[in-house]
Amino acid sequence: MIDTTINYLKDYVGQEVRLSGWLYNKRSSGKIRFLLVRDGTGLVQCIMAKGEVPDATFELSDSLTQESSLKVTGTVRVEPRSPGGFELGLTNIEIVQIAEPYPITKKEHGVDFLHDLRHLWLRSSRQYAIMKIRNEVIWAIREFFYNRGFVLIDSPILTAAIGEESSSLFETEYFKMGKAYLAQTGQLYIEAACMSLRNVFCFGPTFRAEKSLTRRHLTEFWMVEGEMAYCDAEGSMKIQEEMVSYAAQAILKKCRPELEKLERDITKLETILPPFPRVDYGDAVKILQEHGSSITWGTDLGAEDETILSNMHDRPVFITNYPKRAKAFYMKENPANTETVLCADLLASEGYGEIIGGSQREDNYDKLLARIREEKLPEAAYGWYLDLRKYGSVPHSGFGLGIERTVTWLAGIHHIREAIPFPRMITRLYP
RNA sequence: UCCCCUGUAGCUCAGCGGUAGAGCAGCUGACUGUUAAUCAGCGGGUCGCUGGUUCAAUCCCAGCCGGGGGAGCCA
Repeated sequence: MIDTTINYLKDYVGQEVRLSGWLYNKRSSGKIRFLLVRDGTGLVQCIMAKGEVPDATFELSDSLTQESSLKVTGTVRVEPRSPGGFELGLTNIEIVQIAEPYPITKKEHGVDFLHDLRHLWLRSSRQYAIMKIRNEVIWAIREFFYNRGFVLIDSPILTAAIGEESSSLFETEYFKMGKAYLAQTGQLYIEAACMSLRNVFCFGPTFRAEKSLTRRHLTEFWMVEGEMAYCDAEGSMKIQEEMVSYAAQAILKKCRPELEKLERDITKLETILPPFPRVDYGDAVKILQEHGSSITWGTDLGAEDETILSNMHDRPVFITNYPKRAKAFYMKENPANTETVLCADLLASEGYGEIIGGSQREDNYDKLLARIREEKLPEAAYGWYLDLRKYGSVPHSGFGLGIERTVTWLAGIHHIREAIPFPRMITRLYP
């Protein structure tokens, strides 16, 4: 008896093996039973005809409900009519547990219902495919950084009031020290670390209490941030385009079945290769106005603006050098145009919107302090951050990539909530 | 914070001022190659909540609660 898993069936054609898994679906036709079994590595059709197995075994199959856990023994054979190309001619069934009637059926369901059952929804083949793609995207990015000598720096989740915008912080009591806030970014911390280790990154959950109820927002999402000492804005963009391309090519190589399951247009992924086009913000505004957008110089791009620019290219596009007043205090002023900053947002292709925000950081003490005061930020909380500009300040740049937005785009799915195992949104805290 | 849509069987939905309907799922049966199998039969309901109009409200009106989509903002 060989115990194995579905992904290894190709090595056992003609042999008898035992699989352990769950019943995904069941069909019958007179004296024949088809059991569709999943085991976490794939899906296989198992078949049994009355008279070819003991009657007791045959009747056992009729007691199985959807998602019942079981072990099946049988002979592996090549069968094009079976999903995956192999099927198991059953000789025995061992029941682990008969499942209660399963709420998620083979028919359509609404999003509210599926969200309430997210713990079970994850078992469906579509969610399975998305989670596999997410996994490969994350590993590809970690591998990319590791191969280039970047050092992983884990930034704190609990912070004092520091980050982007005070209106969207989650707060909690912190002993006798007042309020603590869930991190919105690890950027300021890895800026400190890059002065020690040169090229660093952090990867962890971040929290935004924004009341954004759209298919592109989560209140808890995972972000990868890179920070590089002695690196300018252009150097940072080079790293970003290579990283994003590396992730796209990795899932092309490793997730073909999953992309097919999701009916992803593969040709749209194959063109994701460096270099990505760079469009200056000022030029973008002109282009958008020619296309009928009401955008004026000085404001951020709207969702429709992003789609227009994105659709003009077959790969992601950088929008560079935004107006200073539309961006965060820590971005370095552009010496060529002091109304703008040295920053770049990366818009994913196919209208999927922004996936990276990045910039060269302000490395001049006086200018940074002036910006903190201009924005009326709590100066005391930024004392240590200002220190970095006192002790061997150097030009440095960094960026943050939203994992779920990237997965949504690469997997070609519609809603960000499917790109994370247990989404946290304004209306979702359970399961 | 703003705009729009929505709430009826376990699920997806239809419906109407006169006490409720389909498909799927479930259960029972038929069928030896099914692919969301098919076919026949059966059971299944506080029509989101509260109030109002009315002889009569699931239906019309108001408020509340829940859900979805979009905008803004961001990753």
